[in-house]
Amino acid sequence: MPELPEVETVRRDLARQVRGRSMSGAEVLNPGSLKGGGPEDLARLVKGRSFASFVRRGKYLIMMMDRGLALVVHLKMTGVIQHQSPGDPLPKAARVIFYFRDGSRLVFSDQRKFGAIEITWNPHKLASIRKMGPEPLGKGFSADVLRERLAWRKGPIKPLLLDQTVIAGLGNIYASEALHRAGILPQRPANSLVSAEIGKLHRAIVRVLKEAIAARGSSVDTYRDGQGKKGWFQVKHRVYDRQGRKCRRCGGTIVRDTYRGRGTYWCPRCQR
DNA sequence: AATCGTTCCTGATAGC
DNA sequence: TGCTATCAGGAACGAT
Repeated sequence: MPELPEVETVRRDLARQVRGRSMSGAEVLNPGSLKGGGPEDLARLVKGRSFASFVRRGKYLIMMMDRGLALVVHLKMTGVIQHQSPGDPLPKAARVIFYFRDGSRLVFSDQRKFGAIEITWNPHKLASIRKMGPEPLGKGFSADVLRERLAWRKGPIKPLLLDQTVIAGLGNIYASEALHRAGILPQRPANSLVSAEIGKLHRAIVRVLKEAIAARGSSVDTYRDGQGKKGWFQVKHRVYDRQGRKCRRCGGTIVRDTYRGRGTYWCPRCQR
């Protein structure tokens, strides 16, 4: 599932590969994958335009075109966005296709149809983006900021890390991985974390995200980068999808539990 | 305001 | 073998 490191990898790939290429049109194969307008609006609006810049906010990819128009993409569970050369086979779950004048194309595919592309003139005014918490790799994110945002919260820390209004970009993989690195149990009430633990958690979040970006993301399911290739951070996971296996830090056995409909992984020996 | 359950979707897998 | 039931999960939404 694409989280911050995966979306960031795609953002960097697309900035390098498709920035400046002029479009001739677009095709919508699944109407539900498009918001903010119909298929004919998309084709008309992108014709003659090109992508000017690619911005990431949390797990959103904002594709800025020239003359102010933007496409806001959320990949959700199984979304993939990739640049293809003429003759490349179209992905089975292709939903929206952008055609460039040079014959190449940008394809949004999405097996489970949870993801979508929204056409908008004001991407930063979208409610879900406006409500979003701090960027964990941004300048404004510090241990103090994290402490402040968790101070009054009584609920368990794990679901709070998944709440995009608390902190942007973490999903099930990196929330579990960060908690393991920080030595904190997912079930711990947020307001029970002492200052030193918040500090550890802050460092763990920043480190795991940076390492995952360096490894081009985790391909546990359908995630692919902007060239359609897999990332390799999944081989470095310490808890996610490792239930029954040995903890790489203490040798304990990794546990999995379903909690509010989300798989949660942890080491009962070195997470307290 | 915070928190919880439900919903969307479909390929993979388990069970019979 | 082939069928059906269950599961995975981000986030919007409604209920409490």
